[in-house]
Amino acid sequence: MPLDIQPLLNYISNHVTLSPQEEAILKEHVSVRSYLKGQYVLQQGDVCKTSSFILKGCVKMFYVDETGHEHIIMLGVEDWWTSDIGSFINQTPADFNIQCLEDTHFAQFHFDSIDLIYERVPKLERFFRKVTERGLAAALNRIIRNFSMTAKDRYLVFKENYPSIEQRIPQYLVASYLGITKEFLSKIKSQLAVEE
Amino acid sequence: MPLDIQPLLNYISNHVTLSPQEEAILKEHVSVRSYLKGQYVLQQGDVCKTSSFILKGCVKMFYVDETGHEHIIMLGVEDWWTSDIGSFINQTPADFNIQCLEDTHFAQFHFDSIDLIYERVPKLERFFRKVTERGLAAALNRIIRNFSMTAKDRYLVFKENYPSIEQRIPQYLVASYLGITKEFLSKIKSQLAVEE
DNA sequence: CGAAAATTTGACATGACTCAACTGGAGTGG
DNA sequence: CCACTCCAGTTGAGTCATGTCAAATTTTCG
Repeated sequence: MPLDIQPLLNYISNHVTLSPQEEAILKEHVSVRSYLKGQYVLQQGDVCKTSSFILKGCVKMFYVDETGHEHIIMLGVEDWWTSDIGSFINQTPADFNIQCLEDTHFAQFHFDSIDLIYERVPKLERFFRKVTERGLAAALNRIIRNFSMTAKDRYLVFKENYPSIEQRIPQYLVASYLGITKEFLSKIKSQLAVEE
Repeated sequence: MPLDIQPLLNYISNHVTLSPQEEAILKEHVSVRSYLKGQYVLQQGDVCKTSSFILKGCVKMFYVDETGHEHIIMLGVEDWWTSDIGSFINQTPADFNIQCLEDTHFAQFHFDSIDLIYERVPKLERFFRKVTERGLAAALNRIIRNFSMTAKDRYLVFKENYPSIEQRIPQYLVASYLGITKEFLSKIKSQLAVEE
């Protein structure tokens, strides 16, 4: 019994309404794929071939700099998209890695068939346009937060945006997402505890 | 003699090829508008009604935080798009201001007619999808640079990405774009001068 | 030329990092 | 059920990148 893509269909229906025929075409072109905890969906330097919707599980997208430090760009859980979009659209080597933090199931769109999907189901092109617009708005807000807020405040915002993710992933990943060291996050938390 | 939108048509033709009829529809729905240096295209708190392509001129998009400090999210020159995309797509109050740094001419798409444009010219929906995808990729790269690079290196990258813009805008705006103070940028520059 | 705006410089303050040591669970295997 | 290890998290001392503030200097432009 294969995992079904119902969560993806629900998600799509928030943005566009597909006819049964369109849904059938969609299903032809989406593949469900599972990865184990620790597995890489994408490695820096490889070309990103898929745009992946997370049906179940949790991933990190991160960049490793010249000094070997990891920087988390995105943490993804259920109903999030993950791909190195720059690598995907240009089919150039990826800047980022994507790795599973839990056993994770994806619904994947492949670069080789994505233009065909857009041709056959223009509503899906609309859907991806909207998803990308939201992603861009979120990224700009993140840039602003990094510029205008202290690490402590960014942590508080993070807890609102990702409620309960702290129970799923280790703290040093949260620190990396916030752009700070694990030691400093630890100090922030102990300071917040005192303030209670 | 109104300004014409040829730069926009050229830009669009890099992504999609419009028929003469499609181009005619486009022209019906685009309005050209000019602003003087210093004028606001959008103010924080207002709803962003337009997505604007810069035909000629230069703008800054910025956020003013609670302490009154300006943070520049984007500097736009010819052939760039500018809008508070979050405000535009949801028609909610804008987080950002957009202000002209020179007398500036725009080709503007209005929220009220954008869906109609997408219906009548699906190629333009494709065009905006692609533009947004590129914008998202650029925003993610900026996030990474802010995390992994020192201010000095970000400045060097900036000079590559925006060649010649330093002749058009004051240095304190560059500093704000880089997320540092004008004083610190000044120190970086004098240090770079010594290294020669 | 003169005034306002932009830039530079210096002294000092601070948020955040580094490194190293330590604590405390969660396996694992005997 | 204990001993061992491993990994995440904590804590502290010292350091560095960058910020703040104030004064001096240069540039721009009416």
